[in-house]
Amino acid sequence: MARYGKEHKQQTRQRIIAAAGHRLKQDGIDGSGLAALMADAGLTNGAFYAHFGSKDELVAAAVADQLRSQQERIGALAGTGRAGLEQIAREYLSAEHRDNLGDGCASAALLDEIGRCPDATRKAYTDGVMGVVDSLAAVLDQPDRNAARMTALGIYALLTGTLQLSRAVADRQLAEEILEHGIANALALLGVMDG
Amino acid sequence: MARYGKEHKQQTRQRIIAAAGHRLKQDGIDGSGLAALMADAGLTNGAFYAHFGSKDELVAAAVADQLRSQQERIGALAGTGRAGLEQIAREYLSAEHRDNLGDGCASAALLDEIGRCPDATRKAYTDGVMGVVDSLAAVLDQPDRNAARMTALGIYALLTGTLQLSRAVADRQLAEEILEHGIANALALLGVMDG
DNA sequence: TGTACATCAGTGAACGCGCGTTCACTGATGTAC
DNA sequence: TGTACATCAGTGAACGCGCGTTCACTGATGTAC
Repeated sequence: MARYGKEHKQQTRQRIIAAAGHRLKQDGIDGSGLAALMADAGLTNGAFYAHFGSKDELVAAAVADQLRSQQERIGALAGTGRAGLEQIAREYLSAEHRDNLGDGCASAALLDEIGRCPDATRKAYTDGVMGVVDSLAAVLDQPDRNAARMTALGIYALLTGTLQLSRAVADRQLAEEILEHGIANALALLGVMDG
Repeated sequence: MARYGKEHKQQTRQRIIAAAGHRLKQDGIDGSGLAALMADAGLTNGAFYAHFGSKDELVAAAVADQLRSQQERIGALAGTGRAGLEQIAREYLSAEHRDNLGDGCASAALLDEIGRCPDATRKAYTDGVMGVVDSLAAVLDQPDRNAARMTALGIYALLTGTLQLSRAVADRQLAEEILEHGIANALALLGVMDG
C-alpha cells in the first residue's frame, strides 16, 4: 500500500473525518479537542493542518459525511409507507441508539451546537439534512411531493427531539416511555397527513 | 438596601442564576466561561465559589430555574384545548424565539448538551421538564391524564426539535417554512390524539 | 456615643491545564541523470 | 544500476490564550462593651 501520493493522503483525510464524526457526536463539538480527534485517527495533532484549514472546517466535513451516511441508510431501506416509517422509527428510537451517541444520528447528538456554528458548517448541515429529509419523504410514498417533504421534516424533528429528550432525562423508566410513545407519535404524524 | 447578610447574598445568587440562564442558552454550556457568567451578573470571577461549589452546580441551578419559568409561562396562559396549543405553538415557533436564543427555551438551546452533563444536572432537567410537560398536558385538556402527558411530551419534543432545526439551517426561507409547518404538525399531533 | 474587633461579600491575581494553531524537523518515497 | 536530490505525510515540541479553580486580601457592615 502506498504511503505516499494523493491517494494515500485522501484516505487519511477520510479516516480523520470518519473518526471525528464518531467523537464529535460522543463528546460534542466544544467537548472534542483536536489532539483527541487526531489520536482517534491514529495520528498526532501536528498533522491536522496538512488536511484541514481549521477545526471548523473538519466539523463541517464530518457533519456532511455523517448526514450522507444517514441518507444512504434510509435510502437502502426496503419498506415504504407506514411500514417503512415504523421500521425507521423503531430503529431510531431504540435503546441501542439512545445509548450509543457516537454511532448514532448527528442531528440528535449535535443539533443545538450546530445552530451556533459558523455559516459554512450550517450550510453543510442544511444540504446534508435536506438530503436525509428527501430520502425520508421518498419512504413515506405520498402523492404530493412537497407535502411529503414537510411531513418528513416534521417527523425528523419529532424523532431527533424525542431521542434528545430520552437521553437528557435521568430517569431510566421515563426515558424508556419517551422512546415508546415517540414511535406512536411518529406514526400518528404520518397518519394525519395520510387521511 | 442591605449589602450584607443572608438576604443580600441570596439575591446575588439569584442574579447569577438568572444571568447564567441567558448566557448558557446563548453560547452553550461549554461555550460559556465562568468569568463571562460572573461579569453578566456584575461580579468578578473570584466571587463565584462563595455561591456555588462548581460550574456544574450553577448549570444545574440555571437549568432548573429556566424550566420553572417556562412552566409558569405555560401555566399563566388563558386558552385550553386546541386554541391553547395553537397559542403556544405560534409563540414557540416564531421568528422572534428562533432569533433570540438567550431569552428562549432552555431545551431547544441546550438539550443535546444536557444529555452529556453529570447526573445532578440531568436530574434537575428531568424534574424541570416534567413540570413543563405537566403544564402543557393541563392546557391540552384531555380526559385521560396519563395519555395527555405523553401527548404533551410528544408535542414538546416536536417543538424543540423543530426550533433547533430552523436555527441550524443556513437557508432563511427554509427556516421560515420549517417553523410554519411545525405549527401545523403540533396541532396535527393533538388532533390525532383527540380523535 | 465612641471605639475596637469580628464578620462577611466581593476583588483580583495567580495556579496548572488543555485548547487551537504553528513550525522546524524526520524519514520514507519518488525522480533525475 | 546507483547515487544525489526533491517531495511529501507525519512528528512532536512550542506558542499564546482562556479555562475552572484557589486564595490572600479589601472594605463595608454589624456587634461588644
